[in-house]
Amino acid sequence: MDNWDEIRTAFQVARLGTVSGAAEALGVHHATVIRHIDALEGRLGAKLFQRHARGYTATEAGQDLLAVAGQTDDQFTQLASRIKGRGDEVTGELIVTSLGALSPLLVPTIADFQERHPDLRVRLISDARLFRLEYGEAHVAIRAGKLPDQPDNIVQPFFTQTLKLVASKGYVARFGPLSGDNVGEHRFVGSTDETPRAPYFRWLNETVPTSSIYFRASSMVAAKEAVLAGVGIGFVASWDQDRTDDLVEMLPPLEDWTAKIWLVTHMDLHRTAKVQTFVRHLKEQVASWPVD
Amino acid sequence: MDNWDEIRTAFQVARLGTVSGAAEALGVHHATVIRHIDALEGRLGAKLFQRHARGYTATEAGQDLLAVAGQTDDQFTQLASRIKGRGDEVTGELIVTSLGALSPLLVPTIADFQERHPDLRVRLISDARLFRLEYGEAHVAIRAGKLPDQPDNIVQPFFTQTLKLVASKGYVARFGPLSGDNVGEHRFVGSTDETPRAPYFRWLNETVPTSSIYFRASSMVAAKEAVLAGVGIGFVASWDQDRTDDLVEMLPPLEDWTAKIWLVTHMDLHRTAKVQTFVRHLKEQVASWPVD
DNA sequence: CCGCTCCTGTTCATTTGCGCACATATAGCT
DNA sequence: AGCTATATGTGCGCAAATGAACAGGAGCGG
Repeated sequence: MDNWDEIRTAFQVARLGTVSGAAEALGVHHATVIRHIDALEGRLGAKLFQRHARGYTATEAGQDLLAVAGQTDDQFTQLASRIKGRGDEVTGELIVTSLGALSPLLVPTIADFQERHPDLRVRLISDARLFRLEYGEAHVAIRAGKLPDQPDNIVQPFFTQTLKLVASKGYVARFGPLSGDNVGEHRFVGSTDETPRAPYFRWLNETVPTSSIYFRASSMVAAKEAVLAGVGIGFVASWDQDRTDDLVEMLPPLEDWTAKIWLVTHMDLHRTAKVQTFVRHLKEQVASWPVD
Repeated sequence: MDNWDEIRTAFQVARLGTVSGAAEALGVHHATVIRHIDALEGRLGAKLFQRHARGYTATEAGQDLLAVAGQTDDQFTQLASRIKGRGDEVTGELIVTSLGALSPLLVPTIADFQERHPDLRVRLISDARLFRLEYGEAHVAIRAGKLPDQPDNIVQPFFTQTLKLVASKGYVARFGPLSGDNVGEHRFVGSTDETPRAPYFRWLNETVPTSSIYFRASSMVAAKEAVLAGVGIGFVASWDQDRTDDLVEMLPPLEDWTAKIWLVTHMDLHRTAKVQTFVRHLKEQVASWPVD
């Protein structure tokens, strides 16, 4: 049953009883209506209408079509209103992908947003692999570092994160403070990545001998836990250090140790109310975050 | 929401995930698919798909459309099979319009036919007004007299009915037999129609003075009842006279007193199995009817 | 009985929409 | 890193679908 437009034409004819009426309702010429009916009947191999000079009356098959296509018409109309209306309201699902390390900051903010929009279901994805906005895998992404110049992505600065080189009090009591000339006597927590993209990890690789890196973690959360456990000296975000009094700063921060965090949305979804509202909420809330 | 074909195209894209796949499934060029999607999205004012080099992934709106159009596709497929199958089977409704006087002959035959086709619902219409086959008001019509030459109607001879001029035994006992010269002393049962089309009623009008027609009925059934009640001399079908022994023939039948009964079907419905089977059944059964 | 109106149906000119070919991009494989 | 298969996207020529005009029929009212 291909050509749904012909079904729609036949539906109007069955509903209104005349070709002319259907043509007017459809906004086409009545010759087109006749052609549609003829084609549809020919393909079905059955008469849908009895033709007479006062109009078309539906046969049993035509009445069957009238019932079925009537439902279809209703459902399509409702579908159209749903789709048109959906752009203006904050409902359905909101998929956010972010760095796992930012979850402590992000989750309360999202919870607050969800409080204001009760019909919204949220999915927060923090995964090693990069979720791609252009595949529709997420509505909003929070990314760090140098952004790829995807033309379809809209990138805006979110905040700047300063990392500090810290260690636990227990570590300091055991190994002493860090200075420029006793690097070799200390233990460090680094990244599993051989060639990390983060500038502070590159600084670590260049400054500290490989043999001094005693613990390598693939995520910042695990690395922080290692530092807290006294395994060695590692990088922790400044806002994260503030949350505990067990971490002491080992070196004054360098210029390279700042990480720009970006808010990324896809072009197609950026203008929707759901994404717009959420992005605005994030930017408002970031002012109250303990960053910078 | 006009243009259902574009919805169908979008449905296939949402289902298969790629424009190329949808194009193949629809049997059109993939450029056409792209144009349909663009047009539909433009009219809706919302994105249905996220476009990327590996295909199209449906947005929430696209997934909504997928669900709705999926149901539609199923229902249209079922509709098509119903319509295609309906032509080959004897089900649904069969509408027969006939002269009321023939009901005693017709009803048992129809009941027998219905016995063989249990899924068939029958509607037998006997009305004063003419039901028109070209308006789809009936599948089969049983008519008498000279048929109008409707080009869309298929007319075939059914049987020939001979009418007899009869009276009840009670009438004969009271008024005596009818001969050529005592017409004025008798009472007759005629038609309410001033200018009847039936030749036997025209004969009555020409032969018998108006003052001798003591009872006029609009239907043959009522006229027969009047004759049975002894009101006067009237016309009754020969097969109907045979069903009672109270009616005696008052004059030998004339040539004009035969009425041809026709079987009429509409061109569009004549070839369908339902009509064909019923017409064949009627012609078979008429052999066993007490006519001729 | 005649004219009026509303309907179907057909023919012809027009245009919209289609298919084709080619350009381009990406993921996966060797 | 390059190669291939498989996507999307776009300009162009053409055919099929459309719209305009006209003919024909049926019902309705004066």
